[in-house]
Amino acid sequence: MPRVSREQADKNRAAIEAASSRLFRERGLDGVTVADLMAAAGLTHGGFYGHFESKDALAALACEQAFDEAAGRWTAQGDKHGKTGARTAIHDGYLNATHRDNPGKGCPAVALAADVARHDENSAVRDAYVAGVKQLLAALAAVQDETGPAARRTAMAQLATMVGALTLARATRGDAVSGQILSAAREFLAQADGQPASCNAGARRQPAR
Amino acid sequence: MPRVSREQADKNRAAIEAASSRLFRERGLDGVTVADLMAAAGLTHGGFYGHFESKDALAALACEQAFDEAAGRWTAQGDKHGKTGARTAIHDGYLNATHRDNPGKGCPAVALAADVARHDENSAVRDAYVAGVKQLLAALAAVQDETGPAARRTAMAQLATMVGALTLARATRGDAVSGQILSAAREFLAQADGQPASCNAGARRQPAR
DNA sequence: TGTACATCAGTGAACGCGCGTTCACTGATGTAC
DNA sequence: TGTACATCAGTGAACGCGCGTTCACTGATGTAC
Repeated sequence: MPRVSREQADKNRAAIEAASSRLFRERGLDGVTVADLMAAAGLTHGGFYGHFESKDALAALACEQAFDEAAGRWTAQGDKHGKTGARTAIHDGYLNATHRDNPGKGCPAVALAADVARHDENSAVRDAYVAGVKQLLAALAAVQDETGPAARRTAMAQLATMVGALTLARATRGDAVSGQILSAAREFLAQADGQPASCNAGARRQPAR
Repeated sequence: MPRVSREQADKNRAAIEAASSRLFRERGLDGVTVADLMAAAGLTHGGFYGHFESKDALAALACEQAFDEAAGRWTAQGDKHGKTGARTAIHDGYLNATHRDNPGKGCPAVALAADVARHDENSAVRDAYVAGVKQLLAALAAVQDETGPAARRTAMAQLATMVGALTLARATRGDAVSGQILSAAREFLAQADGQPASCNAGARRQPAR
């Protein structure tokens, strides 16, 4: 029963995009086949190329959309709470078991990092990833107490901690250490949050106790 | 010209292991073929199964060896410098462009995280990975000023920041932000290093400026 | 509004390719006498 | 020490499988009259 209405075709395309956004993050770019994507949208694999130029082109699109969504959520936190409250909300919303266990709806910076790192430098997916990381950094810098380059540096450090903790937690899921890493990172960010250089500036070395 | 001496066969096996340790970290478990591994050791693919039960079994072995080596390096830093100096040496040796650009000789926790996160929970590679992360955490906890659970928590937070920064730096390589992330994480760890809770304990919120 | 026809979204077989693994084979190595 | 033979490390063709992509085809949709 081929040839559906133009309206239905648009819905189908949207369904493929939604499935790819989720599945690429869950299983990685190479862990999902074109047939998987189409089946998730209730279609068969042959029709894929009527909607997208290639699997890679869809991957770039899905990457872009996932980052837009993630960065938008962070920016919304800044509008709802104050800056300080937004930081806590962002850190805690990121560093928990729910996020760890649902990569399909989670941070694309973590889910796609390995795939992108191994792609050639001039790929559309990679461009979308780099642009996406910058979006996340901008959203995170916007809720810092500092401004300008200092805010940007703080945002980078916080994102690094969040990305690393989630990465390690996912790779060690099933072991007690997984949850402990998330907790430790949450605590670390909360502790570092109040005292940027002001508290103990210059004094890098400090004996035990 | 088959059938080499037992001694040469041992060297060949070691060469396959060395190649796998490097190539798996550079390209991921699925990015390397058995033929690639054997060619890197100067052999042809068919002989692989005389040395190893399967590609996955070698991956588990390579993972274990890579973590042993990495954790050993950290422990050696603790013996050479004091604890504080060792922390700086570990952080700075990790968060730089050389490490970013040489994944084959670098931290397996970063290089294999995505592969392991998507493996089924009861796989040998995953077991080796989880054990390896615990080794790294133990080595890092051993050079903290704190002891016991507090040292372990600090080690987790530091490892998270290092892993996240390197992951992001690799995925954004070629863009200016890549190096900036490494710098920001280095600065962040150095700053947090001297002031664990003692400086500003309990005061999580602090208004801008 | 009704009819005839062109369009084209989706189907599923097929193509070419590369993978992990197996296996019959080769011939130097190692051993028994 | 020298010889005959069994062993077995390594070879390369082959197997079965799954992938991304192509393509001839189908029949409901959309359009022209």
